[in-house]
Amino acid sequence: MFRMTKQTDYGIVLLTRFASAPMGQVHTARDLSEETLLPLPMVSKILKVLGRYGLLVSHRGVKGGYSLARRPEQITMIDIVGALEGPVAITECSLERPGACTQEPLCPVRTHWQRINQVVRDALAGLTLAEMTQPLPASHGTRVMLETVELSSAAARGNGHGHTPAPSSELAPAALATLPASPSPVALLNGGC
Amino acid sequence: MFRMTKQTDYGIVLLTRFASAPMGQVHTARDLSEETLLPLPMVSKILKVLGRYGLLVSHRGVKGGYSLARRPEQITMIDIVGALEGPVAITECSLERPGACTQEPLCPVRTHWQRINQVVRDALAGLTLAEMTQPLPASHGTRVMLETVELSSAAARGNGHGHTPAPSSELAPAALATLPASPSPVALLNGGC
DNA sequence: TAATATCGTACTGACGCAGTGCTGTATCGC
DNA sequence: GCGATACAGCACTGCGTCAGTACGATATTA
Repeated sequence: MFRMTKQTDYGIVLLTRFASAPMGQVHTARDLSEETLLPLPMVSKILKVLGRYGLLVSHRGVKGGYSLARRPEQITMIDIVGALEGPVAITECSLERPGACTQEPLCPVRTHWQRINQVVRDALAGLTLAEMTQPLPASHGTRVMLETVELSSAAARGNGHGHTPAPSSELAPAALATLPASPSPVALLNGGC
Repeated sequence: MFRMTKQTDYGIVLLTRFASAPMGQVHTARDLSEETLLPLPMVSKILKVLGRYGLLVSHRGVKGGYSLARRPEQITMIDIVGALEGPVAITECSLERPGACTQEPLCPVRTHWQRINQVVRDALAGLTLAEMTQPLPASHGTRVMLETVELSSAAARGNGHGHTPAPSSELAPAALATLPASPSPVALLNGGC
């Protein structure tokens, strides 16, 4: 578990489209919808949120659209996740709100959750949108350091999907035809695959 | 976000009760319910799951109950989370199931999610039930290493709760009276505080 | 045999997510 | 100014999962 929402997943994929294009280029919701095969209302909804949170700047009217507010190197996963699903908090009591919990100083588990929380935050904060546009290289910019990264156990076993499988945006239109009949035009997968 | 379920939260609190008692001691669902102020059906339900996953051993009949299957040092958070809410997977495609996603080798974001996933897993795997019973000391057993742990930003701001605030199990009955009227007898907070 | 306590499963209400639709408003080009 | 375009904001609808409850069956002890 600890699943992120599809909205966030989609949002990241959409943002990688921006990051892959020349800086400052304007994309309309419609264009992005066609490129990624995501439903237009959903794309529109997500872009609005990202605009409201300052990750995108919107341009209204004819020839309008959205463009990145910052360079892809300056946008991290925690910015995106924070915009689309709120602050990262594994438990209620790792949130920032001053507590109604009167037992704070005595609760033994709370400090541990905050630590776990911080690990997740740091991992997300150490991954930029620019890095997200290309597969993981041997060296990367992540600030979180693991003793050994055992990607093998996770990577070798592949993945799976709860809903309509579909191609990554890079090769969406061509590959779609090879997939089983889709009950909906939804195109992207959780994880962006 | 990335919130764990209340069931998991409760489960961890319940298990800390086991870990705080002498090894091998049998606890009934009823006793644990009274100690933690959690509703009995909920406690019972959670203990069943933990038993099914081999974290607890059950003893039926009169003088029955549950006891820890392993020493608290040998039970990690990932065992508990895995039992109560399935494998840790931020995105669908970081799951272990062989993929319906035909674009796996070409998807640029997938490897990054797997890395984040691994960070979370390692953080959870590095925290034992034994450690969970006492507040975070200066040094700990976590295998995940951060360059700097900035607990201050999270810890200094306290916490908050989405539902009925209640005391930690250690001082539950006495402190409960000082809290605002509760719409339900639910006692524990997300995060166990 | 009765009491106790777990086991398994089914059920219900509430809530959040996924996705859609509509009205309003700003901008551009004619 | 006017119409077309595209974003802004909001409300709404299924649907699935979570939180919590209930009950009959089974195993154990005295």
